[in-house]
Amino acid sequence: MSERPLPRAERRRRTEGKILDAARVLFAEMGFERTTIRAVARAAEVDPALVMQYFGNKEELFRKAVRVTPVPDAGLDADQLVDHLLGTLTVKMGELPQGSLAMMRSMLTHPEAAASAREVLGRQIDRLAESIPGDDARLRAALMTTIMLGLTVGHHLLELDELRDAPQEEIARVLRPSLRALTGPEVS
Amino acid sequence: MSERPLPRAERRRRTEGKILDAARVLFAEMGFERTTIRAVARAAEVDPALVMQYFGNKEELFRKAVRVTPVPDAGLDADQLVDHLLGTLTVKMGELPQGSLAMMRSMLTHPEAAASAREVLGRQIDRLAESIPGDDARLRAALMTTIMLGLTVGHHLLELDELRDAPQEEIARVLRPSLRALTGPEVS
DNA sequence: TCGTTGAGTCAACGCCTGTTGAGCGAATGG
DNA sequence: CCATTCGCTCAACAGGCGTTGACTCAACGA
Repeated sequence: MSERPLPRAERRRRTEGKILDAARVLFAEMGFERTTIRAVARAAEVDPALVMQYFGNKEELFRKAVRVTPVPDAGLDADQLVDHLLGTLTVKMGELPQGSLAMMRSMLTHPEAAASAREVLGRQIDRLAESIPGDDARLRAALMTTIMLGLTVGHHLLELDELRDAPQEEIARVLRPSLRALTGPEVS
Repeated sequence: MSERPLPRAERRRRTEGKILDAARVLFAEMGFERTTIRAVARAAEVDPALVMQYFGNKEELFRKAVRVTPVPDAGLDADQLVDHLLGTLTVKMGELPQGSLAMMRSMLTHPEAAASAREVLGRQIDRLAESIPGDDARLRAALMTTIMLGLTVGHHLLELDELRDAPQEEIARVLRPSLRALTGPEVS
């Protein structure tokens, strides 16, 4: 029962964190529209008005809550970027960051989330295209990206049984040839 | 200017059609939450109350409007189902039925649309799995399905530049090896 | 010690939503 | 021809939403 007064700055930091955590969870579960400021406040054990005071409006709260982790490293050569994609897959399966989930959950119905998704995916396409030879490098990169997109949507957002039941290593193993087939123009 | 009185049954049929068409377009564009009954009524040039009178409530309007085209034929053998998938792709690119688009637009944020999507995808997985040999047939079928899902999401819902600019035949050509790689256990 | 700051609460506002019930007027059918 | 059906409109309701401003009270700093 140590009721130390707790300095103001620290208190503010913690409250903001609680609100952001609650918002992330709810946005990831319900999407932007179905998530109410009141529900976020309730989950964070805080008054709804305080959420406004901290973030101004719902859009801004969403923006701050879903800050997606930037696309990491670049400049991989040839086919090992398949391993890289499948690597992020392994990471994703375990604990796809809640913020990214929240963003993806709303990307089809919230304009700003859609723009954010396009930007993130576009960056990944750019990065992949650099490592792929041929005229249609961008198309191949885009298809690799949409494959991973579909996998993430099916797995984490729609929670299809077949994907939920399969261990991530097996998914990676079975999917690898499909990605490898896109790393370069094999025939033509 | 033939102002024929127009029989009641016919009149009813047309009005219902106008409302459903408007609803499909708006649901497909904005998703369930952002589409208001009032907006549907305005687009259909009708009173909002009439929409209620015809469909009871918004959920029911959505249900009737997005009636997804049932998964067609079955029992394809071996690898020509890839061609079938890529064939539906060709169809989809041209004029993916507005109802399916509406359903997919809301599948991440509307519970019933999510259930509907799971059902449709599940049926496709079942159907594909029948034509694939091996223990992991279901996983392979699921991955083929998510690949097409990701493509549709990226192309029609997020409208990624790389996919919008590419002619459908080229997408099919480049993607075919990735799907073929999933039609059977080649190595192990 | 005491005025000031600022975190947090409370009650309310205005708006928009889905939804309803009363009513109008034209097509219907006996 | 007339009573009835029924497609359709109008005005309004209740409820939930994001958002606001006044207020409380404990931490702060001089």
